[in-house]
Amino acid sequence: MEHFINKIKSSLDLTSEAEEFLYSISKEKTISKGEVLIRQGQTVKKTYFVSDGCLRSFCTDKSGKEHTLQFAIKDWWISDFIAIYNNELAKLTVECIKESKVIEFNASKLNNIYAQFPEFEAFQRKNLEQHVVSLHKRILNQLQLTARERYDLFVEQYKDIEQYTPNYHIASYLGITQQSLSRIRVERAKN
Amino acid sequence: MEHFINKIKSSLDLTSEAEEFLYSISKEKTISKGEVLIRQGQTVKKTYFVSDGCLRSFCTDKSGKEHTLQFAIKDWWISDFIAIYNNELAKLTVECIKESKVIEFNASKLNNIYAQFPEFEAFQRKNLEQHVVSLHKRILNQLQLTARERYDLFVEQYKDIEQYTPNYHIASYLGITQQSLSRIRVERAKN
DNA sequence: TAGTTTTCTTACCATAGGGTTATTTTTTTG
DNA sequence: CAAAAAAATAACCCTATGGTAAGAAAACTA
Repeated sequence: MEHFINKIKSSLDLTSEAEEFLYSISKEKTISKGEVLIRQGQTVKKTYFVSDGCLRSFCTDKSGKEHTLQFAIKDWWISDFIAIYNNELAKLTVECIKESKVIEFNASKLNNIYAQFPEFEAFQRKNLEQHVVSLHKRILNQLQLTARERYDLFVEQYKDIEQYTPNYHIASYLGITQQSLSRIRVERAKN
Repeated sequence: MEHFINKIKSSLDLTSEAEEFLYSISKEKTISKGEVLIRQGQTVKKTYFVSDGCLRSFCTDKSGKEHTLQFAIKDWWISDFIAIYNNELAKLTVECIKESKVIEFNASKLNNIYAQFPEFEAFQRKNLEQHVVSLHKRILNQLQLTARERYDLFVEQYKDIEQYTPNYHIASYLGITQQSLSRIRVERAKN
């Protein structure tokens, strides 16, 4: 939690009231591999900040195939933002990939922070701007890169994530099958 | 311009000072088909609000192929947000698809609006939240839908855009070739 | 450590979509 | 309205990726 508070302090003047408020709407948790924090079809009441470890969000299509929207590592937020921002039921599942430490926030109380502590507005606006940037980049990559190129980029961006994430999760993030990824890895090892 | 101002007034209390500020940093323009508002490689100084018509943003890869990131119709914003939010040179080109009316904003002056008129913070935060939602949905669609399904959705979402947009632009948005889209259209006409 | 389960690889064939080029249709322009 | 340009379709074959299934390797678990 201190790490989280320090991160915030590095971008804004955190009053002790605001700090107290953050504590009052959150809870530190240790999550073990395989635990599900948000389940498709249910109401989304929480947002998570990852202090350590790794989680992922994915949707499951009619045929049962999973499609990974996001991997969240240290210092990232994860939840079903489609559901939260539109007040809908979860279309995504959020699952823990390796033992992780998270800070669990009550999403609707967190949403009140802006009214009570307006200094969080600019902070969040900038976060969202960066989120938009990374999503734009991801879409452009999906449009113009081959599966191989996307995988190369992925490895670069997420470094050691491969060590604890099954390949089929990575494949489902890249938009290919496990078998295709396996082929790509073989090719890649040759060069 | 009045339409734009009214849209803002519907979500926040616009003081006359703020309204004046908006006028002072913007200019209404009529853009004709083919005109380029932002060019890949150049500094991005403007953001555009589309009052009427249609524009698109795209990137051009090494082989010269174009990939459409966004179509902007009435009431949407368009620019190279990757460049603006990260203070980089444009990786995108913004081009006018049919005669359009836009409001051109000086991007850096627009960015000062939050400091001068904090009531715009929450407004913009909500805009960005919705932007994130639509990007999340687009990525999930790209991961789980076939080209045919993505095209069906596109037609539904953009209705009459087909009447004035060449198919190869739509194809480049969907992540397929013009020829594939043509095939899909033939298939679709049969059913 | 043996047994079980999960994950990864391989091989097969199938298919969606790509690349090239030619032809037709539509749109634009003089 | 004719000519030119742009866009759409079609036909060809090609390739990347998918689906299925089986076996190998790795990771758990008792």
